[in-house]
Formats: sequence, C-alpha cells, structure tokens
Amino acid sequence: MTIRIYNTMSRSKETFEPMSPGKVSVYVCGPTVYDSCHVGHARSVVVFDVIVRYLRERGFEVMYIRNFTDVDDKIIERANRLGMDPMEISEKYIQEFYEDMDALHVLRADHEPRVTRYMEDIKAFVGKLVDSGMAYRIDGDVYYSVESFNGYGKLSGRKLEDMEAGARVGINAKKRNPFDFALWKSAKPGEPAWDSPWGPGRPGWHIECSAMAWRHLGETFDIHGGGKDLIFPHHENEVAQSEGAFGRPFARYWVHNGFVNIDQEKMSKSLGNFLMIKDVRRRYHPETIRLFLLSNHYRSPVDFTDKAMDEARAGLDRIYTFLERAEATAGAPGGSPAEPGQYWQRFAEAMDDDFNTALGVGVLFEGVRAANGLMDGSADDALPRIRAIRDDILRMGEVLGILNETPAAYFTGRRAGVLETESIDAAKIEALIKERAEARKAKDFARADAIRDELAEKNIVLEDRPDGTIWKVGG
RNA sequence: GGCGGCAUAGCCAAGUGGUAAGGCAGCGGUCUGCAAAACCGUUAUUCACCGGUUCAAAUCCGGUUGCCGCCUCCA
Repeated sequence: MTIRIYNTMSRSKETFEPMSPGKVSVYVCGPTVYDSCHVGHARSVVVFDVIVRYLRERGFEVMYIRNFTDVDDKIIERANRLGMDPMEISEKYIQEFYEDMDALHVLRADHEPRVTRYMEDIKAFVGKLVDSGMAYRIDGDVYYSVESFNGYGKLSGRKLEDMEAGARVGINAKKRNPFDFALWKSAKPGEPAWDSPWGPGRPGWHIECSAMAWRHLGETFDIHGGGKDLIFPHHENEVAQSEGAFGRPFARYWVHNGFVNIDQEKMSKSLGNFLMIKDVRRRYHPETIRLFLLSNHYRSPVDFTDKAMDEARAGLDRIYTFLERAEATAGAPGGSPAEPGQYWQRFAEAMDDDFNTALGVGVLFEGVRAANGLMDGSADDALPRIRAIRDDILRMGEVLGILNETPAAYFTGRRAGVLETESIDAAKIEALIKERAEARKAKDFARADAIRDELAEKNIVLEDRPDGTIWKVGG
C-alpha cells in the first residue's frame, strides 16, 4: 500500500515517498497568538493531527513541528490597545491554544517553536539572503526581492507579470517591486525589538517559518501544511526565501486544508461571526467537534451549522452506544491486539488516498452496523467477530482522535450536561424510573407512559433493557 | 481584471472511465405492553445544464449557468 497526497505545488495527487525511507518530516504553520482560536484553527490543527497520527500508525517515524508566531503587528497592536506587554498577550493565547487543543485531544507536536526564541536563526537566514543579493536594505528594513527568485509564483500558480497588472499602488514606493516583502522590520518606538546587523527590529511575517523549519528539519523536508489562505503570500514567500537561500527544494509535499464556514458564510471580522473553540466546547463534546470536522474531506470547505453538529453528535452517540453494547456482550476491549480486520483495511485504504477521513468515517459506521447485526443475530462465531470489528473501530478512533473515553464515561458526561441544563437531578430521574417500573408491573401503562413523556420533555430518553431501564440524553 | 475550486437523493457527504459508500431525516418490517436502542428492507435508472470522446462517463474534453475562495491580516 502506498499513500497518495494531493500536492498544492503540482496540483495533483502524488505517491508519497519520504526523503528518508520510514521517516517523515512535517512542518505546519501554527497560529499567530493575538486572539482566541476559532473553529477554523481547530480544523487545521485537527486535520494535521490526524495526518500525523495516521503516518505514525502506518509505521513512519514522524518529526512534527508546529510553530507559534508570537511577535507580529497584530499582537503589538492588541497589546498597545490593552496597555499590556506583547509577550503577555502571546503567552496568554498560547495557553488558551493549549487549553482548546488539549480538550480536542490534539497531540503535541515534537517541537513547537516560538519566533521570539529563534532570533539568531532568523537573523542568520536574513543575513544569507542579504549576502547573496536576494535581499536589500531600505533604512532599517530588509526586503526580499521577488524578482531575484525565478520560481516566484510557482506554488500559488501566479506569474509576477500578471500580478503586477492588478497590483495596488505600493505603500512603500521605495520597494523595487510591489511584491517585495519584509524580512526584517525596523522597530518603531515602544515596539519589541532585537538587535541586528540592520539595526533594532523584528522579523517580517514569513521569515520565521523558513528559519524554524530550517533549524528543525533542514533545508528540505517532506510535508508542509497549513490553511489554504496561506498559499499566497505566506507559503509562496517561504518558498522564495528558503529555495533562494539554499538553492534546493523546500517542502516536497504541500498540504492545505479548506475553510470552515459558519452558516455558509466565511468567518470574518466584518461579519463578526468568528466562532471560538472555547464557545463551541461549551455546547458540544470535543469528539463531536472532531467527528464533524473529519466528516468532510480536508480540502473541501465545511459548513458549521447547528444541524451539522447535531448530526455529528448523533453519530458519535451511535458509535458509543455500540461500544457500550459490545462491552456488555463481548467484554471490555484489551488483551492481545487483534490482527487488523477488513474494516481497518478499508479505512486504511481511504486514508492512503489523500487522507480521506470522510470515506474512512463511512467505513467506521459500516463496521458499527455489521457488529450490531452480529449482536442481534445468533451466529456461533459472533463473539470473536464482534471483538475483531470493535478492535478495528477503536483503531480507527485512535487515528481520528475520537473514542478516547469509555462508553460509561461518555454517557455519564452526556447525562451531566442535561442535568445541568434541565435543572433536574439524577435521583429524581431514578425515582421516576422506579415509579414507572411499578406502574408497568401493575399494567398501569397510562401512568408509565406519562412518566416517560414527562422525561422526554427534558430531552431524557428511556430505554427498557432486559436488565432494567436506563436513561440517556436525546438528540 | 488575474488565478483556482465546487455543483451527487429531503439534508450532510464519499466516489476522477466500468455501471451511485456512509451519516441524519422519512417510510415499511422484526423486537417491545407501547416505545427507545438495534437490525432488515426501502428512499438518486441517476450525479447543475448542453454538446463531444469512448464498447462504457458522475468521473475525460468543450461550452453554459450558479455558488465560493485567493489575489489584503487571516486556519
């Protein structure tokens, strides 16, 4: 089996062959930490989390780098507005990032470099470009000359000539080309600054990723990821910087995830419809968010709606309901790890084809249905087959970053939510269930059904099982 | 203006040459006092529209319409 990846650079799916057999180096652009993370950040981070998890599952040794951009115009602006130190701002939002992403079961990257801790590498990088004549100084600023790099535009599929036609009037008329971009920005009074051969200042937006990728992964590495919006200018400029500096290919596979829309609208400042992860977490289980995000192919846009989230929750309930029943029927999972079964194989085939999690989720549900069918039936070999399918499903769950809880814990959590919103306590519910059981025993079904209806109004659903009645939270 | 993407059942969504996965919702059935959960069956002779290539197209090519993204900070 080989993995195929859609490479933005070639605009086609390519067979994935890492530079060093068995090893994969990955760099993903992390957030600029000037505000809370929104669901768009969640998608990008979750998508690459799953890609890295899958590569490891497939036996690759992965070196995964995800940066924090912790010095930037927006951070400074916000700090000034709040009368805070920029470093306080970035630190605050880095901690928030971890709170959100830990909740979403996102694994830490192997290195999570912060720009402010890599100033020597950045300055060395800028120095290389200045020395080679690809960058030039204007007062205390250093600019990259896009015309000095003849591949400029190859990632985003643009030609410098075409862009020049529609280019806006450059604000800085001193730039040789309107598309030249800052490698080093001279410090204005009150701004954070580092000494450099070009005077005190700070890095431009794009240089940090080139420098930190270089530091951790070398001149060439395997996979570079980020949101689609980063293709131009951010990633295009990274290519120009890194390939300009080393004369070697930069990233071998460019992977870009699509956007998250909110009710079919792009999240934007003007619409004021940024949906923060911390707010969504209050309403939905973290795995519901992951399942929702992964139910679409990573390159397609995905529309965040209450309906879509409710469906994801229904799906997650379905999987945990199966796991709960399987545990009762076939015992708790564990013991000797089974050989991967047919469902895992099909899941892996889906993932091999450009990380098609949407197709993979479909396979997962097919497994649930098949195993439920076995539990309904009476085949002699049902138990081992159920266990085999469950093992496959749990393995898929590990790649997707879901099914981290035991079914009991999951449903306890679901119940806790409704107890809070409906202001009813578990003892009261249990008392009603007991009363209903007595009514049923006395054949007083009118009373029994009235109790059930009363609870249903509070989104509490009863299930009469052979060993007694349990309650769950509805959709 | 330049570059790129998308249009598949009521809704969401896979499927890039071989005859339409999966989820949600709906309907019929099994089970149940009745339900719920689960399972079985059913729900697109058809993949925006028009033309072309092919033995064969949702899948390739050309055109039309509609929606969207990037080109400016942005996951």
